[in-house]
Amino acid sequence: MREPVTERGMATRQRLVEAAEQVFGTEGFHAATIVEITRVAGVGLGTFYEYFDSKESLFKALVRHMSHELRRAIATEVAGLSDRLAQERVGFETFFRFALRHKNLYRIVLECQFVDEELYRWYYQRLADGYRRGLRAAIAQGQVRSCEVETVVYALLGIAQMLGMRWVLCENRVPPPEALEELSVIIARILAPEPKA
Amino acid sequence: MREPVTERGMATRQRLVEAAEQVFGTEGFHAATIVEITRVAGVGLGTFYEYFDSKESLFKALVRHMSHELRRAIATEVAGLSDRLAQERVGFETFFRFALRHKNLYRIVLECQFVDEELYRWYYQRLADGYRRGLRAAIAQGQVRSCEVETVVYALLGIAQMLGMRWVLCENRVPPPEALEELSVIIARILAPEPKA
Amino acid sequence: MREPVTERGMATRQRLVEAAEQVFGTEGFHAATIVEITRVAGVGLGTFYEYFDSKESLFKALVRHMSHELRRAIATEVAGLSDRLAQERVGFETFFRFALRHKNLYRIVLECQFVDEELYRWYYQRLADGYRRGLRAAIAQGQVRSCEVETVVYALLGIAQMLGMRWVLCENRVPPPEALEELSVIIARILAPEPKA
Amino acid sequence: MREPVTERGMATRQRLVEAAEQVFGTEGFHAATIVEITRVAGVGLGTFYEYFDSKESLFKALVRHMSHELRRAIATEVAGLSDRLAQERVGFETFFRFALRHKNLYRIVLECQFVDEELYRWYYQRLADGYRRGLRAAIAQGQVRSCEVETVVYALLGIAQMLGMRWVLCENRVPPPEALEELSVIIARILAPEPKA
DNA sequence: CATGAATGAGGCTTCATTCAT
DNA sequence: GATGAATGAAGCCTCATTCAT
Repeated sequence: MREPVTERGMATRQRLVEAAEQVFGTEGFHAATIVEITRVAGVGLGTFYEYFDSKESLFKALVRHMSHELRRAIATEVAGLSDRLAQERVGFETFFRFALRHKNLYRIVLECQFVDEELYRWYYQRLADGYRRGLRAAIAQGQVRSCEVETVVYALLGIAQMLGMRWVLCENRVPPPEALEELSVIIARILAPEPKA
Repeated sequence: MREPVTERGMATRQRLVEAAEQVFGTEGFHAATIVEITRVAGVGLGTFYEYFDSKESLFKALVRHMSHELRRAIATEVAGLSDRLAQERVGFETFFRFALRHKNLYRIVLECQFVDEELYRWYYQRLADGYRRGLRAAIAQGQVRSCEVETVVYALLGIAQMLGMRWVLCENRVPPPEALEELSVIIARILAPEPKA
Repeated sequence: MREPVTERGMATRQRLVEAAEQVFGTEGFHAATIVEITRVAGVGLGTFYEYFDSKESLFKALVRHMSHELRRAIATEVAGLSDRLAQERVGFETFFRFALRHKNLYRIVLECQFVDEELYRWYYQRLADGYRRGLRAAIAQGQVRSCEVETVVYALLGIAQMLGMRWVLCENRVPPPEALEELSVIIARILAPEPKA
Repeated sequence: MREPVTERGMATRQRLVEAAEQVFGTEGFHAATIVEITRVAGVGLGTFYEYFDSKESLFKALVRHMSHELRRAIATEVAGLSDRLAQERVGFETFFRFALRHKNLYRIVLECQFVDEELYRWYYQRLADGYRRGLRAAIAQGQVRSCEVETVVYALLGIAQMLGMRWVLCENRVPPPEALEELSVIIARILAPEPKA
């Protein structure tokens, strides 16, 4: 494996990453082949191994990349908002947009459970950790009702993932306005401090 | 492929099904091999093809079987309950127990998305259809608030799936009481007719 | 890898062993390919892996087999002789005949040094151990002069190996009578009890 | 391929030769890679092919180099001695020291049999030729008994090689004094003119 | 009914070598 | 002189599936 030093090397590597994203995303990890990836990237077979150790290592790298980018995207969008419910809504919507834009990467993340369980746990625990911290802070501030945080966190993640599957993966679009509307209600109901007071 | 007629044939077939459930569930579809399945079943390699067309066809059969059994289990448990929220709670709990008892089958269902997308959609649409119908009825009866059913259905399925992953697959247990407690609250908040009225 | 149970399986395995012996012996370990071996054996590629774990494992098995057979051949031939020098002469000649008959195996043993050093040491230490013991006994009996056994053992092994190379591998024959004659003299001179007394 | 003309070119070439000696010697011909050699030499990959035609050609060059140097070393050490047995003893010891100092080169020579049989024969025939000539002269002078020269020559080469393997390659040292002592005796016994007269 | 022997397409990976800069 | 990017032939190995017994 080589760490590219020239501009050309960097470009080739990038072409491979993009090709891999596409091929993994459409074919799935197992059906994807290195030959196909290099064909899509327009480089020779050997070139793949100049830049990556193996099919699996590239796959994992893509998942880690996705994790990083997604968290960054959400953090950026949520940054200025002080209202917790608004943050949630924006976070969900950012997630859907991100998943749609990087549909292939999103698929890869979902599949990684069946390629490397370790990696999958890492991904979800990382997401959950961030979420948990945010939620705790919001509860402390009184923006969110006091609750069993662990369950709420995974419930919200589950909603995001299933709606992402339902709309982004199946329908190839962001959830429609009425769904987002309802989602807002659901979030508010789950988190709002004054349950029925 | 042969449809078993003798008792012995039935038994052999069943041994293969159970072995496949175990092997697919622990190794995953791709890592699983026919040889391993037959070894676990304690039959000769050739015997597999006496009863099943292919590796994939058996896998699909398992998913369909799981779908059937799960729906039946929930239906049975929920049967006598008239309160919709109680039905939900019991349905979720039945699901967790079922997933734990048939952990391998549950894993198989999750993975089938990456083996045969068609099948996966079938599975979820079937689940969602039932759910949707039930929810509509409950809304009509005023047991559940009026809502955008599609979104609510998938949100609830997402919660079930993610909590199943969190507790059954990762911790190898049913969610603990406090989680179930919180889950009840979440369900009630999502569905309860008088939002904050 | 399969342990053959049927007669047919045994035969196939044997065909592969013989093909491997030939191909390894003529091409050398690295130049030899599995495809070539299976072609020579007249079986499909996959069949190789039904009977052997890998190219290397078969190679090693051949070396171990050769070690066993050679020692057995020499032991058999030397069995009835009481005169130590005669034993040596017969042992050498048996070795040359064995090497000629199993020329390919002999080559394989020589090459194994560069495939698996561990195995090579095992082979030579095993040979040397037997030799050493025999020599010690002969010295105790006064049939061989008192000497630094280690050095004498390896010197004799070296002579055998180099003459084997010179005549068997290069000339494809057992050393000619005059060489064997001279060899007897050399052995006698090295071992004879009355140095120059 | 380029014949270096500048000082810098000479130095680069030399660095490659030394790196190759090390890598071939420790990894063996087949396991050695050009990339590794250039890495050890601290030059770019392409540079290798500026100075050598191929992996094999460099390997062969090293063998030839070794042959030359070894013969020169022995000739130098033996030069002043008139006693043939002393010459032998010194020749053997020179060989062991040389093999130890150039252990990697020594390994390479042993391996070359499996890379290029032609070359190996050339090496041994060259060694044997010199030896044979020397021995004939010594016999003519009466310093060595009349014998079947061919056999004696290869026997002595065999002893040298096996003891080299035993001590230099395995123990990473020159044979210990007692071994050298015994070796002297063996040589004397093999060559001494008055066998038991 | 049962089975194990046989198969070969297909995938991953390595590495000597070329070549443009 | 020097280099690293690119290449693809070639090799090892797996495993779903077929089939004769």
